[in-house]
This record gives sequence, structure tokens and C-alpha cells, in this order.
Amino acid sequence: MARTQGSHSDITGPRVRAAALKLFARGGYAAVSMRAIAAEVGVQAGALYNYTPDKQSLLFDLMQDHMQALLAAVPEASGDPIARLKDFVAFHIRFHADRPDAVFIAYMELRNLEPANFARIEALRGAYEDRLEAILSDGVARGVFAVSDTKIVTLAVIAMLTGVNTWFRAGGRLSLDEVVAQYWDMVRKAVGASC
Amino acid sequence: MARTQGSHSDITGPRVRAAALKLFARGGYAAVSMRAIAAEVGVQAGALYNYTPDKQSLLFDLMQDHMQALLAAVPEASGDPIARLKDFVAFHIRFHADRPDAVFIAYMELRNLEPANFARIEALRGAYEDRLEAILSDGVARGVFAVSDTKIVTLAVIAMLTGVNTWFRAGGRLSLDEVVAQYWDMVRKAVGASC
DNA sequence: ATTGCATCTGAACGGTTGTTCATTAATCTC
DNA sequence: GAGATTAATGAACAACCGTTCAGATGCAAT
Repeated sequence: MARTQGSHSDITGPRVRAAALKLFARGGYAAVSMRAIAAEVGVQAGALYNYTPDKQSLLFDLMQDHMQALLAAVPEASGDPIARLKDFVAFHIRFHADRPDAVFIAYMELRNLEPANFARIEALRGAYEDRLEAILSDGVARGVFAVSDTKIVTLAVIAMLTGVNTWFRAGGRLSLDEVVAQYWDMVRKAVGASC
Repeated sequence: MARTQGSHSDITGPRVRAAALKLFARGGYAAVSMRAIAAEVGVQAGALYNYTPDKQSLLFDLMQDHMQALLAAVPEASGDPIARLKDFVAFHIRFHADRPDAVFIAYMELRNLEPANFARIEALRGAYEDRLEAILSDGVARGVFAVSDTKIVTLAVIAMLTGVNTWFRAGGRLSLDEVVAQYWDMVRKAVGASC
């Protein structure tokens, strides 16, 4: 029997998750019914419960997987803070541009998580922010960044970079390379690197 | 009879709107029932329909009023682009910090608007962005800003400033004055003003 | 062929949804 | 005080919600 009963994020049916990701991103968690997800998969609603214990777990698993993938992929080099910051900017934009649905859900559906699940996602988000703040702190320590409050700059930069997802569309006026270059230019100036 | 039948955003009961604003911001449009709004007001669900034709109008009116208030309040001075940009940054942060619930709804519930309503809200948002872009374009024309793409910088700055709402809390580590100063510092550098 | 397992169906569960409306209650006008 | 106006109730509507489960179905190993 495949009915799930533990964490199980690793065996949840990929097609169910893909359907939930797509529909949650379009309509929002609360507005999407299990029957709608089932219809997207081409199955009856009851069949979904072979792959997830309930709707909340479906949402949580999607968000957790996204955040874990983000943390696993963020570059972790040491050395020149300017190069590391530039890598971070490029990574963040590209990683988020690659999975707009997951990003949308991870930012918009936090309030639909049960408190315990919310805390776990927030912890992952905090760990990601710490990666950027470490780069900034290192740059300040080495005297290459002029930043008075690394925490604020961390949050400001991440908000600015994540904002790309609200307007960027492949095949639009700008290529992703151009977008990355423009944002790196702004970030570089904002942190006062070689200015 | 007070039953509404047109646009009516001006006569919708303030207490109903305040309750809807609060609950929509906390739980999301789709997750908040008319009965929950009625309970917050201290009334039965049927009574709400004396003040709004339906739930969708309640959401739309909240968003439209927020965007119109934003447009009505944004400073419209002429002259020194640096001073105008500084004013814009301070205005945006303070205006948004003052109404976190309305801001939250205006950003998160766009997908719950019917297409026609969505288009009207997007138009208002575009008009607001145009205000900032006009400042940037003017600064570029006068040679005081080093910005290669005013549209991207507009979106990046607004995303960065709006991000303040996700973490700022009155009485926290930083005062709003300090936050405004820090963000102005970043924006000023990012647009290459006097650098 | 038969057993056993994994999967899906389809109906059912109690409960909630947005909305309507006849009725009641309260307030205002004359 | 009578009459008109306004607002709230509370029940009802059909539709839909997440979830469960007995039974049907199909496939793999024996």
C-alpha cells in the first residue's frame, strides 16, 4: 500500500505535486480544491490520498522542497566578497526565474501554513538570508563594502531581486543575461563597492 | 433602502470594510467567509449585503481605494530630481508602513480579482510606477542619475521599498526614520547620484 | 490460474460556502 | 401616534469543501 503516513515528501507522486504547484500558483491554496487538483492529474479526488495525507501536507511539501533546493543550490564560495556578491545576485535571479510557480507559492502561501510548518519554512528562509548577510559582513570587514546595517541591506537586496519574478517573461524586451547585469549594477553601487 | 447596486465604493459601510480589510489580510480572500466578516462586525451574514453587492466587490473596493489613495498622496513636485527621488522613497516607505493590511491585500489578492477588476487595479499600479519613472528619466536627462534602463530601476526600487513591509514593526530595533535614511542611502547610490 | 498487492473509483460523510428573502425590529417623519 | 423608511435577522438554497472507505480494477509474482 502506498498510502502515506509520515513525512513522505520523497514519495509523493510527482504528477500530483506538479498539478498542485501549478494550480496553487494560479488560484491560491485556499481557492484550489482537491477535486480541481485531481482533475488536473486526470484522476478522482480520493486517489490523491495515496500520495499525500492531506491538503496541508501537499502545500508544505512544495514549499519545503523549494526552500531546500534553494539552500542546496546557493553558491558557497569563499574569497573576494565582490565576486561572491555578484555570484549571489546572478544565482538568485536565475534560480527564481526558473521556477516562478514555486517562488510564488513560497511567498504567498505562508499564511496558509499551520504554525509548526510555518516555523520550519521561516527557518529555511532565514538560513538563506544568512548566506547573503555573511557575504555582506565579510565585505564590510574587508573594507570593500560601505554598508552600515547588513541585515537591512540583505532584506532590501533579496526583495529587489525577487521582484524580478513579478515582471520578467522569457522572450520579452530583455534577456535574463541583461537583467542579471542590470541588477548586479544596482546592487554593486548600493553596497558601495568600488565607488 | 441602502442595498447597493452600482459602484458604491463611497457608501459601503466603513465597519464592514474595516473588518474585511483585517480578515482578508490575515487569512486571504478565499479563506475568509462572509460569515466570518459578519461576525467581526457583530452582525449576521445577510446584513453585509446592505453594504456590498457581493464579496468580490468588497475586495475590489478595498484595493481600488488603496491604490487611489496612494496615487492621490504621492508627491508631485518638480525641480531637483535628487530631492524628488528622496521624497518619493520617504513617501513610499511611510505610506506603506501606515497601512500594512491594505498593502498586503493589494499585492497578494490580485489573482482573486475578476479580469475587468484586475485590469483597473493594474492600471492604477502602472500610473504609480510612472511617477517614479518620470523622476528617474528627468534625472537621467539632467545628467544627475546614471541609470541605463529607467523601467527596470523603477521596478527594482519599488520592490525594494515595498519589501520593508514584510519585516518592519513599530517599536522594533529601528525607527521608521532610520529605515527611511538607510533605504534612501541605498537608492541614492544605486541610481548613481553624486557618486 | 491464482494469489496478493497497489491503485483508482464513486459514493457518501458532515460541514461550509455565497447569496437571497420574507419577516421582524428599530428609527425617523409628520 | 400613525406611517414610512431603513436595517438586521435567521432560515433556506444549491453548490461545494476535505476526507474516508468499501469495492472494483489491473498488474506481478507464483
